[in-house]
Formats: sequence, C-alpha cells, structure tokens
Amino acid sequence: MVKRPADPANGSAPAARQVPMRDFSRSLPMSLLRAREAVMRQFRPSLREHGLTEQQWRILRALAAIEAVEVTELARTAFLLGPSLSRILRDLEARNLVERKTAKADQRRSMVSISKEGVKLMASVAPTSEAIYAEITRRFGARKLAELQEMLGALEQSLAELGASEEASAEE
Amino acid sequence: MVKRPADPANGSAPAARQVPMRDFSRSLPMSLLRAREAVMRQFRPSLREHGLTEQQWRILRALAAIEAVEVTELARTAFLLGPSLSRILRDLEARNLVERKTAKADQRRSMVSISKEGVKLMASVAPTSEAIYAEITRRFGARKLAELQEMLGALEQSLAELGASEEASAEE
DNA sequence: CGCATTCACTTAACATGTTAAGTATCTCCC
DNA sequence: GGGAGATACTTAACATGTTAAGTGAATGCG
Repeated sequence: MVKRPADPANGSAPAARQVPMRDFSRSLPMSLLRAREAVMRQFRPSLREHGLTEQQWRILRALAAIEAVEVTELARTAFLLGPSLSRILRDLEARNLVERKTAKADQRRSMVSISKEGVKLMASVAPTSEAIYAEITRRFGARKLAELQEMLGALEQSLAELGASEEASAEE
Repeated sequence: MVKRPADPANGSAPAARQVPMRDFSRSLPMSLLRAREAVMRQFRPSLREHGLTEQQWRILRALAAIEAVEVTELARTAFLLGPSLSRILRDLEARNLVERKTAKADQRRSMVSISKEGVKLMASVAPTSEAIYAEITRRFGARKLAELQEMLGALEQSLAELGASEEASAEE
C-alpha cells in the first residue's frame, strides 16, 4: 500500500543530479510545517465555529493582554506582516471586535485595542482552546513540550543574526 | 525600550478573563511558526532569484526523486492542498518545468513528472540551497538539529490519532 | 445493464502571505 | 521654516491556504 519513491535502481539517473539533495520530506522546513499543521488542525474547527480564523484569533489574543498598541507593534507581537494586519484589522473593526483611534501625539500612529464584544468572544473561545492545548500537552508530554519550545527558540536565535547580515550580495 | 505587556497590576482586569490564557507568544503554534519563518527567511531570497516560490520548489524537489506521480500523491508528498497544487501545476506546466499526461488505465488520474528544463533549474538552485542548509546545520548544531526533527516527528505522531477521531460532535 | 456512489481532480470564493508602491505625517538639519 | 528623508501605515498585485462546489470518469450493486 505504501508506494515508495523508487529509491533503488536509480542507476541510469538523469545526469544533472550532481548535488544529491537530502530526502525532501526530512528537511527542516517540512518538519516544521508538518508539525505546525498537525497542531493547528486541532484548533481550526473550534475557531471556525466562532467565526474566527487563526490569524484573527492571534490578534485578539495579542490585544487581550494590553490596553492598546500601535499597529506596528501588534504586527510584531502577532507575527503578521503589515499588509495582512491592515486587512484583518479593517475586518475586525467592521465586526466591532477591535477599536482604533489615532494617537494624539503622532497622527501617523493608530492605537488598537480589543472591544467589549471582542473580550466576550474571547471568553467564549478560550475554554475550548485551552482544553485542546491541555490535551496536546498531555499527549506529547509537558516536559517534552517545554524542551521542544526551548529548541525552537534556540533555532530562532541561531538564525537571527544570519538574516541580518544581508550585505555583500548587493542585488540592486 | 521594551514595552512589557502590563502583566502585573492587572488588578482592575476586564472581568471576563476567567480563563487566563498562556502567554500568547509562547504558545506552541507561535513557536513553530516563528521557527519556520526564521528558517525560510534564509531560503527565500535564493529561490526568488531563480523565479521560484517556496511551494514550487517543494514540488520540483518532490518530483526530482521519482519518475512520475499522481497529483494526489504529489499533494501528500509536497504537503500541499489539492487546490493549491492544481494551480501551481498549471503554472509550472506553462513554464515547461513539469509535464503531465493522463494515465491510460484511469482517465481520471494524471501523472506528473519533472521536465528536462525542470531538472536543469533544480541543478542551478540546489547548490545554494544545500549551502544554506549546511550553514543552518552548522549554526544550530547537527546533533541538536537531528534531535529537533525527531521531536517534531514525535509531536506529529502524538496528534495523528487525535485528528482522526472526529465523530461525536456531528455538526451536520 | 443502469444508476447511485465514490474518486480524482479542478474551479470558485474568500482570507492570508509576500513584495512593491503609495500616502500622509513627522523629524531633522540647513 | 522648509524641504529632504524617515516613519507608520495602507493599497495593490500576485501567489498560496482553506473550504465548498463542480466535473468527468470509474465502481459497485441490484
């Protein structure tokens, strides 16, 4: 039933394979993608029942902990790009889940906060969400989970500087 | 400079917070998302220079190892949903990077394979890609990397069964 | 055989990811 | 104080993610 990708007898291989790439399915990006999908698959149905997407939920959660934030900082917190956040805030504002007012001191900035309705919605979603998280923790093991998170953080750290040194290859 | 999310003195908190959610930024989905983004940020520029997106590259890599596959199996391998794959294949075919022909035995199925041009393109991208992967491995440590991948796989396993048992809450 | 089901995709519709441009506001420095 | 440059978003354009519906081809079963 399992169709293996013809790994043996590749003898008459198509010449150009000088650099035999790692088995694709075991690359780090794929591992991370699959793991994340496995996790999110658990949450999506519940969020969907409440009319929220994953990203909208991220924004509400980020807002719940504070009084108000600038859009840019919210983008950093919720790990969304500016354009995505712009669109989502427009929609969340239309649904009265968040509020927005331009900062007095700087007309460019706008301060975003969660509305009462937003808080209410969160309260209705949070229990299920926490239950799912608890079940995941139970299945995988709290200690292993903490370990995993630590490694993920370390990985981020390892690559943080790498991304910043983008000179020397001036493309334009 | 660091604007902490007002965690103390939440005394006059907005009532509805019966379920105090974990610190948002430390949730598993966020950790996975950030880690993956940190990794992909390294690859994207190189792929872009070759006119490929991350997903297109995934498809080519998946195809490189085999003679031909059905679309459905390719979707599983490259971890893409059917609709995404449909669109991307249409484009890759237009660019002559992949080829497609309907299976003789079953007119519904179409077999996809990488073209000569596709192989050539891969050969031109692979070296850089492997170099980046090597650098990531060097920075993070080969052993830690293997450990991380193992944990990610275990996490997937833990949640695999959970997702399958979707009865008992018949929504429709 | 005939027809309802299932299967393997493809289209459609809407939301987000990603990069580049655009717009309004602010800052700084001459 | 005025204009160049930096900032904080927002729009635009294209690609993908996600779910639902559509289409044509096989299958199963009476």
